[in-house]
Amino acid sequence: MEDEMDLEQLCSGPRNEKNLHECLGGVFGGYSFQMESPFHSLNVLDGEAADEETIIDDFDIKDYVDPSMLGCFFPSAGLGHGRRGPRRKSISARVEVGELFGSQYPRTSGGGKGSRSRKNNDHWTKDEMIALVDGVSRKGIGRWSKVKRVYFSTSIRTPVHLKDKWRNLVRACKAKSASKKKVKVQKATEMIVQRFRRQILALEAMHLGKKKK
DNA sequence: GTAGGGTTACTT
DNA sequence: AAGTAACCCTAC
Repeated sequence: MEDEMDLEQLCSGPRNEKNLHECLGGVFGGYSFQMESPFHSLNVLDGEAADEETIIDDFDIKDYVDPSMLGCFFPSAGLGHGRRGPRRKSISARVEVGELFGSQYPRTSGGGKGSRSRKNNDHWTKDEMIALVDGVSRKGIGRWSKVKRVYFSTSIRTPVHLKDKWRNLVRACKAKSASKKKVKVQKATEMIVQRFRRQILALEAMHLGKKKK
């Protein structure tokens, strides 16, 4: 697929914003669905300007989620599924409920059945992931504390959690273009990957490009 | 504070 | 066995 070629180029190719947008143009050319609006402005990642909030004009995460909800997550103890890894329908009723109501409440397993010594065992909600993508788009990869402060101030998520989740998201995005997986990604992740894959990969590519300099 | 490898727990 | 996902550990 041309899609995969473009993604490869995206992952290894772009070294500056101009090139990146050229790559993105190619990627967009391969699509005729999904997002109406193309992309965050990426100059947020350009040099030290990343310290400042960047206004996103042509694309806004809030098209997808109520702005007042972003960065406002609360743990709800005792609701745990006590599991990690892919979750099956039979044991994930809570996910369905959460999605129905656009839940901002990650499910914890603290004290729940089957939980071990780990404090948090929450699977990320769709909205949390959206907030993460939004935060990283604005603050930049590696500014985990900043993202935490602004977007997850009341959440149980730590900067390390954000970093780990971003890593998982990037991996999921890359896996998406690889051949069929043995294990499917979880539903919420799948949705995020579908919607934000190009954006996540582009941010990652920019980050990698910067690191090499 | 962050990056990246490791561990644990789960599914196919 | 191999894959995903969340969290832990530790060097820098």
